[in-house]
Amino acid sequence: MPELPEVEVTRLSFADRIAGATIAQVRLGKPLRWPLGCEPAALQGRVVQRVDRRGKYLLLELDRGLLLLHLGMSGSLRFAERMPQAGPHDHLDIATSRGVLRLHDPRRFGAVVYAADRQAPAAQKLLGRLGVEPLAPEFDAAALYDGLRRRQASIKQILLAGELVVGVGNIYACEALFLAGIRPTARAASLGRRRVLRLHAAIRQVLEQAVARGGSTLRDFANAHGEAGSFQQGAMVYGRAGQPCRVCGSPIRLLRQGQRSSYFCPTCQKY
DNA sequence: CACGGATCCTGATGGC
DNA sequence: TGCCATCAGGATCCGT
Repeated sequence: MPELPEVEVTRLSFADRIAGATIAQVRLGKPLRWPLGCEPAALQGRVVQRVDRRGKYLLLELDRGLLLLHLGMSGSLRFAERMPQAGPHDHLDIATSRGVLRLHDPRRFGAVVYAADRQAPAAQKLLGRLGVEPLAPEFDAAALYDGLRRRQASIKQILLAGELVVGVGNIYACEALFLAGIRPTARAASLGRRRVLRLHAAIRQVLEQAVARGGSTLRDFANAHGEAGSFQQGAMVYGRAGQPCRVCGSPIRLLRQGQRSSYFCPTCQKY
């Protein structure tokens, strides 16, 4: 489900509400991708100071330590005043003095991991090799070009890998490549400076627009208050196989790259 | 070392 | 209606 825009929309929807809250109790459901890394009871009494984001990770900064939250493919967070009744896919509840933060994740590819600080091994293992934040000033077109120049894999795979730039998942990789006029199968190293410049701008544009529209709700994404996003309605290629390109009318094509669907316009996007 | 594929898990969907 | 195959927003691990 969640790529950078969905994670950021989620963060914006509850960060202010939970800031300053004291953790009363933490309940875990079925196992998630990785173990928590501490006893849930050890978190009682700690204060959530703020909520940050790094790539697709949400960071609950505590007065001592932090919790790294990942939503995987099917995870979503809700923030409620009172403890709602738990369903079979609710695998984490953080009850606080300001309300309850709940992780709902049917597929359980998500995770919650405790780390003493950002430099601790538990945090570095997850965050240590992440690329730059696409919405931050450090996301630089020249650096992107340098990074892509030596990569033999397809540009789509390199974007998804998150080593050069984070947060771009399957939907937004497809959309950004369309905006940039680049085929998802183009070799990363084959892209010239001018096209990388265009890709750089496209990544920023598509992510910013998606955040502004509340993210994409393909099946069930919603922010922490249950409100759906609307970006998917304006998608240029994602999920539109066989439908006419919104620019030129050519039927949108679908192919498989690394077990994922790539959608593209055969006319607007070049190698 | 860089790449591509298999893999974790559950639910929705479509064909028969 | 049921059964089966396929697919889904992610990211790690493993073999080549």
